[in-house]
Amino acid sequence: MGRAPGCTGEGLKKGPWTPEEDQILMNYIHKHGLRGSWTALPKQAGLNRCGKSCRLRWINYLSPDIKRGGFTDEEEQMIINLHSALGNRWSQIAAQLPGRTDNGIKNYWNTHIKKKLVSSGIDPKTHEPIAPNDLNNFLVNFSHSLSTSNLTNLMMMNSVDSPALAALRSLVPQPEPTTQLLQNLWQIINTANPILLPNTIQENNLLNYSAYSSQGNVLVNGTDAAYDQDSSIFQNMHAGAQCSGKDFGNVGSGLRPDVLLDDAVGKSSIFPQKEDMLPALVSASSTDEPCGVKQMMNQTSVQAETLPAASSSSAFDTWEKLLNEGDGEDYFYRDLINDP
DNA sequence: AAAGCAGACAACCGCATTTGT
DNA sequence: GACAAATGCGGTTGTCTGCTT
Repeated sequence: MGRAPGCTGEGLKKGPWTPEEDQILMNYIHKHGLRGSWTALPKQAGLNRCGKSCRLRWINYLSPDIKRGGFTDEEEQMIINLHSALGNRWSQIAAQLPGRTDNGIKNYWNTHIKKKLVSSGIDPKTHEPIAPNDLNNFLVNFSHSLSTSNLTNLMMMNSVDSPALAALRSLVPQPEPTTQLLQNLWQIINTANPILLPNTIQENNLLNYSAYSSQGNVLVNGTDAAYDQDSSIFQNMHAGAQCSGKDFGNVGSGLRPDVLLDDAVGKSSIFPQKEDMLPALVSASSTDEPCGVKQMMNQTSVQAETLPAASSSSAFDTWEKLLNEGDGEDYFYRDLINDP
């Protein structure tokens, strides 16, 4: 494909826009709309800028649709959830946040959220815990990750030597599946901050993912028939994390299996298929190789049909076991989850 | 008060994709 | 189908601002 002529024209102005230039651009667009080509716009408007620069200035700054000011907690949580599913597809993320630009979200991600996640022990690329084998870090980060939820109180009420924490400690060094379950729990909690969603936004399918991500409590509803199917999805996600592909970075974790990309319109669309479906919470391998969403979708659909219900021991079975075992009244996990 | 530093964000660059001929 | 132009996107850089020393 041919390359677009860059903003290399002789004498074209670069750098920050002046208020005068902004006014000229706004006046022109108000008068003529956005029907013409951006390439021709600066010449017609009398701006000594390249079309690309004008387009960027309008889209990212001058457009009246742009929402200014800081991001709300709800928006931030949305960005995190969307990023875990879509990776660095800022334009697709921006499409779900009315008034926000891809550039703005990208900047906010790099300057705020990234650091926040890291300080919470979450890898901003994979949305998975960092160094889960480090017990001290784990406990510190675990506690910190709860700071915005009601679970914090529970944690705080337990002294360092409480049976609950002792139970947690005793579990950490154990091999799979318990260690993985801890990672799962951690990740759930990190996406479990309650979100008060505006009604208008709640109607957006994509936000169902956000709300869905916050439903850590579904884990204890062991009677939900969805679990058996989900276990195969869970396994497929693991398998998905091991394959490679350029198309979808970072989708291996936290990805809701019903996320699809609509090629026809080049936008993401999400079709909620089961209310209490669980995402893949921890990738099976340490590989960073991403995997195509559609590939995983195919695997998921095939196996969901072919695998009999409860065909294998799933993460959810283990969860239930974990929650049911232990007779102490202050058993950590049960308290943690049943008393949010 | 001045220099140094870091955070925030606007803007640019280069590549990919889409569209028109 | 081939080519070129236009547009879109994501990564990176530049600049401004406020804070610290």
